[in-house]
Order: sequence, then C-alpha cells, then structure tokens
Amino acid sequence: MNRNSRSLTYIRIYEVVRRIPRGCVATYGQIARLAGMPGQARLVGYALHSLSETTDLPWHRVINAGGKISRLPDPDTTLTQRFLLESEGITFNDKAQVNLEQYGWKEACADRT
DNA sequence: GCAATGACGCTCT
DNA sequence: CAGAGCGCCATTG
Repeated sequence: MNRNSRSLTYIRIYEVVRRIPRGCVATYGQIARLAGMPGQARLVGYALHSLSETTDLPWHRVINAGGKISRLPDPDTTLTQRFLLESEGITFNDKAQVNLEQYGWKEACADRT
C-alpha cells in the first residue's frame, strides 16, 4: 500500500489531486502537467480509476478538458461526482459541464478559497 | 517478458 | 461547425 507499490507516477497524480482546493475543479491534462507528464492525461484518469471509491482524494474535482465528467465505468459513480461537486458550490449546466473559466484551478479558484 | 488496455487530449477530415 | 481517429506513458493480465 505503500504508495510505492503503485509507482511514483501514481503518487505524483494523487498528490496533485489532493492539492486541489475546495470549490474548484482541475482537468486531467492540468493534473498530468503538474504531475510532470504533460499530455499524459490518460495516466491521470487511469490512476484515479485504480483508486478505491472510498479514496480520500478529491477525485471528483478531476474532470476532462471539456469541463465535463468523464465516461466512468459505472454511471452511479458519475452521479456521485456531480453531487460532490455541487456540494462544493460548483454549478453544472444542462450538459453536465462545469465552467472552467469560473471554477478552473488557479483561475478564480484561489480567490474563492 | 510480451501484448493490450486505459476515468484523455489534440489534430485532421 | 461537427465528428472521428490517433498518439503519449504507465499499469495490468
């Protein structure tokens, strides 16, 4: 469980996700870049998938570049993510998209804190 | 050890 | 403007 077992690469992603402040959302590409793998958004998603649903990480703050919730293996998990984001004050539009311009990490996010 | 997949992103048509 | 395909690295079987 040693995070080592998951490889340092995953740890990087987990650490970045953990740094996401409340009321904000980050994209896979954003995290991938902060983790030190620009363009490797797939690994970010894969890393999160490897996590347990009971993870302490705010994985629900991680969405795709379109500001939308990614295609999760289980539709129930997707609804949970949306619910958690709404609980943080994040609003979704009819397309289940989040306004990255408003909630995007390091954008207006720091101002909200 | 080898091969295929993967909660995405970007470019091309 | 919209839709589809390909590519990156790492993990898993």
